[in-house]
Amino acid sequence: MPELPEVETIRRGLVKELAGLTLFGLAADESRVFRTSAAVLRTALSRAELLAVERHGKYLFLRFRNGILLLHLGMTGRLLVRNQEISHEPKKEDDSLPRHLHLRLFFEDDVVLEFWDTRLFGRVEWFPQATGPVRDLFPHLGPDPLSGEYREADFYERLKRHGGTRIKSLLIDQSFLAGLGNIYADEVLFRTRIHPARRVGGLRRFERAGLFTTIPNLLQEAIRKGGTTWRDYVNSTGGRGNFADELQVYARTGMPCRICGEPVRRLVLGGRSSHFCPRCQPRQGTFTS
DNA sequence: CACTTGACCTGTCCGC
DNA sequence: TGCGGACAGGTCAAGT
Repeated sequence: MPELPEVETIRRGLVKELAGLTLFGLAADESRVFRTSAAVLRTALSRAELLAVERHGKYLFLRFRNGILLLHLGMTGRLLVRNQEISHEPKKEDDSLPRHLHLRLFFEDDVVLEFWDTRLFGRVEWFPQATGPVRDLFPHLGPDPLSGEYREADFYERLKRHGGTRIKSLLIDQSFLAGLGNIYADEVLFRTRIHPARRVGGLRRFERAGLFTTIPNLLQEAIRKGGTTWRDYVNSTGGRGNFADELQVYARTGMPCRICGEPVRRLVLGGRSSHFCPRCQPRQGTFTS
C-alpha cells in the first residue's frame, strides 16, 4: 500500500496518539514479517517509553531509549491504534492473534498499536542500542525528498550516474530516492510531462529541474490530503486518504487525460505498470518548458 | 557495474 | 458456482 505520503500520514497519527506513552507488553505471531524473534522483542520492549516516531522514505521507526523498532508496511501493511476497551480482539499476550494481525503493542492507558499485513511483504525489526539518526540504519537508501538531505546539485549529480536507466524505474528505486512508489512516480512523470520509458541520459535540463521541484511538491500535496486510498490503505485511525481524487494517470488506463482528453495508456516497465498520457508525455519529449 | 526478472504472499476481479 | 489468469501501492536475490 504505502508510499511516502501514506507513511507520513500514519507517522503523524502515531505521534498524536502514542507520544510519551510507555509500552509494557506485546503479542506477536510467527510470521515472516519478523526479522527479530518475539522473545527478543518481548525482552527489549517491556516497560519502554516511546520517545519519537520517525520516518525515512517508506520506513517508519519507533524510537525507545534502548533501541529502535522498524516497521515497514510492504504492500498491504496497516498500523491501527485502538483502545483496548473497544477492541474485541485478544486482551492478553498469550492469546493467539487473528489471521493477518501479526503484532499488538500494549501501551499504558489501554492504548494498543496493531500491525496487520495480508500479503506478508511487511517487516518488523528491532535495532538494539540504536540511538543515532534512523537514516544510519539504512545507509543504502537514497535521500528522502522531504528532508534536508535532498539537494539540487546532488540530485543532478546522481542522475548522471544512471543515464541508461528508464526514468520510471529510477524514480521507484529506493537507493536513488527513498519514498516514491508506483503511484507517485507515475504522477510525477505526468506533471513533468516525461514519458516513463525515456532514458535518464536523454532528459533535458528543464526536465531534470522539473523533476527536482515536482517530487517534493507532489508528496507534500498528497500528505495534505492524507495520502492515497486505492485499495488497502487506511491511516492509523482507520480513515481513508483523499489524494485518489487528484490522480491524473495512475489506474486510469483508457480514461481520458484530464488535460487533453487522450486516453491514458498503460505499459509495463521493469515488471511494474506505468500509466501515462501519450499526448502530454510523448516518448521523444516536449519542446517547451 | 548497470539493469532486468522473478520470487515472495494473499486477495480480488473478470472472463468463461 | 467454480476455475484460471491477470493484477495489486514493495523489496530482495539472482540472472544477463
